[in-house]
Amino acid sequence: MTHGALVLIIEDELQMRRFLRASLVSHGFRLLEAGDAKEGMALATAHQPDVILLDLGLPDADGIDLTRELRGWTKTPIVVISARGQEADKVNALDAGADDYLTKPFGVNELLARIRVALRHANQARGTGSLVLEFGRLRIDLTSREVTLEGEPVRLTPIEYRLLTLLAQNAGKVLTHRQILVEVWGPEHATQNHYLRVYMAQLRRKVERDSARPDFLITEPGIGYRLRAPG
Amino acid sequence: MTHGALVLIIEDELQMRRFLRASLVSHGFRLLEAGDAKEGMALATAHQPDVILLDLGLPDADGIDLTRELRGWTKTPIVVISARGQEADKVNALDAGADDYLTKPFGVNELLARIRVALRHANQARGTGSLVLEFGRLRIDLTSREVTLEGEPVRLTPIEYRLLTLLAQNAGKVLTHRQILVEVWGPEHATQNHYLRVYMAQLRRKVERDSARPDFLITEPGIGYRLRAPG
DNA sequence: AAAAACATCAAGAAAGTATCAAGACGCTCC
DNA sequence: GGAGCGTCTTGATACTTTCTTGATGTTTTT
Repeated sequence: MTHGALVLIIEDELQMRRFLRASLVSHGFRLLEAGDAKEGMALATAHQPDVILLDLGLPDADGIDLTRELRGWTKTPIVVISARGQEADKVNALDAGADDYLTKPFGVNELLARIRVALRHANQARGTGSLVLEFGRLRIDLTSREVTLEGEPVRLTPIEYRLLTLLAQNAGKVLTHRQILVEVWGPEHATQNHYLRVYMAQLRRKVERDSARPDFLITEPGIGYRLRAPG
Repeated sequence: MTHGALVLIIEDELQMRRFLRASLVSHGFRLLEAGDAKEGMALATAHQPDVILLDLGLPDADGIDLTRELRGWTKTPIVVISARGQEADKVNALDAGADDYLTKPFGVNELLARIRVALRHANQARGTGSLVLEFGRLRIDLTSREVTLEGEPVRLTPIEYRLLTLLAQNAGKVLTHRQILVEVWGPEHATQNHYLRVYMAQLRRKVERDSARPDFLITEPGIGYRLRAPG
């Protein structure tokens, strides 16, 4: 049951993360790691993990809110890990949509067993929720992984899709070349700016009316790119 | 959703039973009570409760065995309650098929929250809605396990059927290769993409007009497949 | 005006996909 | 217990799509 399942860890404490990583990898899980809520959300949408391990004490956001946000569009099991053992915390997390709640400290075996339970549940039914990002005539449905332009489906390759969703999830904000490259191609390609140019051109050709005067995919010369929400 | 849900309590200690009874009834649950495993099994089969609350320390049988026995024929969520807080006990119970494990003493509110989670899962498992799925000229009757194409019956092998229903129950959404493999072939084949290709080709031959330009079974290169609802 | 950064095109390489078919396997029926 | 049948697994091969890379022209910055 644990064969190669993809687990997303959202945890800021380095020590805890090392512990989780060691435990999970040695039992055949594949891993995604995020140090804060924002990164966690991005990884969840980009990779659709099989389980999410969420620490409630994150630096940039409340874990309960993140739970609710995730539940808005996915039913991926969420196992909460927390130092807070108060009953009220547990109730809040569980009612927000978490599937289990583990109080630190806990044993590896219990954690693994509870992850197995979560995976069992996940196999029963996928969610019907949906999270849709809309920018004028451009529409991105993250659950069905469908992009439409004025209702017409747009066919995107995996890289194009990741690039677009990354920008869309940070709509309005400028992302540096480096940030984008690391997110989409991985840290080992952090300086291959040419990739980015090629794919940005492709995306524009598919998504923009006139790629020389783009509506959405804005170049910030010397910095990076940003997706502009038209008003 | 918790309103009037039927909870089966399997617990021998009278005091604990009173406590559970009071807590649950006052929150609108309906109750079934059993004092031992035998009685519990009988009530479970007779009334099909929505959740089972099971104490591991029963006089006439091991709660873990009872869990396994129940899991043989029902997916009703089982929340284990136990005085034993050892990690090994938890792991055994969870792997035997329990959905949650609470160590005494615990608070009412946490218990209620965990029951709500269990009910949430039960409702999901109960199916994605209707028992007949229709997509243009393709019709899948989940109760009779019958697939028809413009009224004509289509003969599908077990795997083909499982594959088609999985996609149909998630119509519109992209399912990754891994997700499909895990659910159709089991987690140990999660990387055997070739299986998937072979069976997708077979399915298309049986269900599509022109398998080179499929109406329903859409390939998402690099990601997985999706069943598209025409219209 | 020169340099740097950016956009675009297109072709070869790599990765992923479709299909056929033969052998293995398990089942039923005789 | 074996023959026959349908299904599953596996390998070979052709095909399609995507990725990578270099060349070339354009825009922006200095």
